[in-house]
Amino acid sequence: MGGEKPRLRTPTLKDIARELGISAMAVSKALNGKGGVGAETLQRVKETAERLNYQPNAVAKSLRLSSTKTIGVVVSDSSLSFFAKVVKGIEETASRNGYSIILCNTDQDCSKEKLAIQVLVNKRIDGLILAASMLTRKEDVAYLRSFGIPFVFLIRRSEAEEVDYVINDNIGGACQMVDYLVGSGSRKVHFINLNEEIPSRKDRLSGYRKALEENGISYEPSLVRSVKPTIEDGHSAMVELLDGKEEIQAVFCGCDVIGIGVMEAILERGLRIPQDIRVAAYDDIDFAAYLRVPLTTVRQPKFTIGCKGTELLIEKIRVGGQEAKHLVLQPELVIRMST
Amino acid sequence: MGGEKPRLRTPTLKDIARELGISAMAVSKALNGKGGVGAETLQRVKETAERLNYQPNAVAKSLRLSSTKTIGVVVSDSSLSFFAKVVKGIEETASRNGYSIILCNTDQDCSKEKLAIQVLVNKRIDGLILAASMLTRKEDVAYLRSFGIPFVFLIRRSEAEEVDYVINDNIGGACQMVDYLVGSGSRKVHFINLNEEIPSRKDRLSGYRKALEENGISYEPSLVRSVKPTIEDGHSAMVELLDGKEEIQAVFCGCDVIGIGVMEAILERGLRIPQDIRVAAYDDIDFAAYLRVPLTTVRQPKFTIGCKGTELLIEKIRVGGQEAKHLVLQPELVIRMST
DNA sequence: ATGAAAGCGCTAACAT
DNA sequence: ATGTTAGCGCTTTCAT
Repeated sequence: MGGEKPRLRTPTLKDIARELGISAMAVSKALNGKGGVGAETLQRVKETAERLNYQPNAVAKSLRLSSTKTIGVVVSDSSLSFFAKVVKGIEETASRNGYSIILCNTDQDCSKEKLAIQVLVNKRIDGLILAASMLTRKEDVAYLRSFGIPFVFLIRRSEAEEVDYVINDNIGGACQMVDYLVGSGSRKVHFINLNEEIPSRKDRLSGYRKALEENGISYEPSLVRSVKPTIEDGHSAMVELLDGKEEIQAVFCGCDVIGIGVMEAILERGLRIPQDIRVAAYDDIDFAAYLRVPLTTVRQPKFTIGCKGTELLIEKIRVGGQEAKHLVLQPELVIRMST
Repeated sequence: MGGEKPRLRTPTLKDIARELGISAMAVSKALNGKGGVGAETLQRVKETAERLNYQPNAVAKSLRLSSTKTIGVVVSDSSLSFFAKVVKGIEETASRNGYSIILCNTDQDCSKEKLAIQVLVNKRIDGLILAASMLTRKEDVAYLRSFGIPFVFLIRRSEAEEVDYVINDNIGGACQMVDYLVGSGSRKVHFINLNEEIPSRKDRLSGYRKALEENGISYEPSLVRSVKPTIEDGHSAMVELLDGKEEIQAVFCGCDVIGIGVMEAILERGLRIPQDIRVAAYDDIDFAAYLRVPLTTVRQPKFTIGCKGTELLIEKIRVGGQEAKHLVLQPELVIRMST
């Protein structure tokens, strides 16, 4: 596969066997504790393996057993605080169960994602985790299934019903937050939501509307807009809002990153948070408590989503084709100074 | 290797060959564009591969060619903003060069790190990246070498001279910052440094001392302390300082996370930053610009460290045994409101 | 308790 | 241009 530097050959089972004048098979059994090998042989094998610094070749093992004990993890951007936590949960759970993870970034690029999956499939991963995948449509699921490898969606769910996923309750989370905002005095809540690329936006909007409805407030589409989840876009959206003539009481942001931009824009105008405008967001990323104004937000169980998703996948790898499981974890309201 | 669910067999070269009544070898050549195969055959092979959804088995390829096109990445905690950026740089560079990465976390636990490396070696990674490794002593390097796999240190360098690494200039960065603090009016600079677990602390201390010296200020050990790089520890260290009778003009923190805790402690007392106390730190993590007080800090080129380290490793994998390279990247002073 | 044979899927080397 | 042989390192199966 292109290894240009021929390295010193690593000892194999055969080497140990030859050294001891026994068969490779006996060594294999001894080293794997399968039994069927005498106590004395076992002892000698172990000693020799140690002495030669024998390292079992997992590649050969994988080929033989068609299982690599490796999970593919495809994520949009592992360097974002949010996903970094999810990945940590995945890695920890995988490792605890004897699996390694191969990490790939897609940068929200569908063809990059397909390419990554291709590579992973070629490397014969035992299962695949898709965190905030772009392949959520029904036809994408057919594509994913074509590889015959179990997979689980995280954060974003697939449109196809029969697919496993672990997400947080976006409707519930948004609803709780808006309900809190309204209940604590802001009858008028602007919503700077995530943009079209991010499917969760729909559920968060539903939650927003649900909360309004429950509070007998009519939904006003003009209060809602959507932007990319960046500080800059949050900032400029808020600037626009501030430049308009509409009164602004409270702003609910589709994610914390947008919230940061929004707060900056407000503070730049010399307005106060929360006295003049209240700000709330979604995710509870690291440092949300230490921002310009500590941010009220909906905490997604990021690490737990990674853990649960991995457990689910490993179960699928081991047991195989049961029906699809859907885990919807409950987020938690975190009230800080910004409201 | 324990795959319990027998999956449908995936087509192999032989299947394609049988389908076309030719040899597996011909198919291999055709699919790999090695030439030595007729135009018509080539066409038919490609069609059939497509039709059968053939996925080359990289495991078999790896066994045959003893190269996995996979790099092991061992990092203390990939979920920390800082390391997440480094890992992104690694992943991006690796992927661009046709490598995948297996990611392992060590949580600063030496035995966990050794275990991770063991697994990676068994999986026959082509090279190893150690980001903030615990295995920096000379005897550790012997251990690492015993596997016969090229490796590169990132962030932290090894004590052994003949080992490749990519770091930032901790001495220079700290020196610049302290020089700036002194030059802009704070003759007395407290230093809340990183604790013993983190070797970079030494260089940052050297930089601190160097700057003082250059400014004709005598080094006062009582102004220096060290804490774990957490918000809590930064906070309590600062509380102690504030409770003391010593005058405090400026605090230089060993990293941004400590800086966050320090700022919290100062603000809790009703003191102002920077009017009453100036705060500076090291790293420039995400959101450092959006904290309670935008943080003046030394920007480490995190992403670039990942990229350069990976390029270096890949070069070693390809070319092999040249002499060790040491890359010391220049950090950048980022002046914000906290000073 | 131990071993021999076979084969996982692939390709380098050597025929034809 | 194409095919044959052999083997990467391992384990399952079936002998002994």
